[in-house]
Amino acid sequence: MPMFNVDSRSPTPIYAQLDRSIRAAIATGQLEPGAQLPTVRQLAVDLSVNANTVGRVYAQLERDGILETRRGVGTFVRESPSPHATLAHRERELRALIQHFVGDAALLGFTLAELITQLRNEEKK
Amino acid sequence: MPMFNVDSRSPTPIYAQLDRSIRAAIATGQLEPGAQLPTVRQLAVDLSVNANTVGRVYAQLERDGILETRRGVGTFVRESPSPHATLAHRERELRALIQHFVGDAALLGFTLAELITQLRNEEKK
DNA sequence: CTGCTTGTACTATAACATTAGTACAGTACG
DNA sequence: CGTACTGTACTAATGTTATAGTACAAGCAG
Repeated sequence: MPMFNVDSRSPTPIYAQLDRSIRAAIATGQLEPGAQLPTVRQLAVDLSVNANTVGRVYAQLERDGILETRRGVGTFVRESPSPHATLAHRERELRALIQHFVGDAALLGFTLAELITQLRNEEKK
Repeated sequence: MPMFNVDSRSPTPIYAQLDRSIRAAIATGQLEPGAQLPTVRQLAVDLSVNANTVGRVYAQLERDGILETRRGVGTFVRESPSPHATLAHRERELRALIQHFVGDAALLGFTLAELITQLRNEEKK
């Protein structure tokens, strides 16, 4: 059972799915700071995708300060996550995130109050 | 405020976002059977998207039996109710939505409690 | 050093997504 | 009838995504 999950049939590009998957694994603690990720070639085999695609995701995540790569050694989770983000930048991102979230949920017919209730539920896990 | 929501910056193709958006609107009853959708040209203008892209989505949804198009008249929601409109399906979608939201926000260093606070702010607008 | 692993870079190719523009076909209405 | 609307069908051009294959660069162990 691979740690990450991508679906080649999804209209969302593989690189975007993998990027999100890795970020989520770190955010949820499945991947702790310092932990080593699979090698680009190994993960490519596991997910049945091209090694270039995996490599580009790793490279992008390093540019974003999420991962740290050491040639000949491997790719690891950075100790200090998101060191680049100022408070203003983070709040702008959060605002966009909320906009998207509320909009999508509204399309499913859920009100803001229901979202808050559901999030409170999540809080207790 | 347009009925559908697409984001040209998202890695997910526009046609896929629009497809999902229309299906959701039907599933939640925002678009009832028999209701007319915007014309391909009008919706293209509203969403700042090419008319071909809209037209292809309509055509695909007709092939799937979701919509019915009449040349020179317009595009309408089919009378046959969608089987995806169940409560269980919507809640599964919401759960996935929340997972993404919380994960992304966690990467920005925001806790669940902060998210709830921010959403409450949104509620007062 | 050699040999093996790692990430990285590059080519080339194919498929897909999106756009602009134009044109055609069916329907409604005066 | 003519006109204005509808969806549909093309072309051409551009950018993105994913693939295979090859090669190079950096670290580590023997």
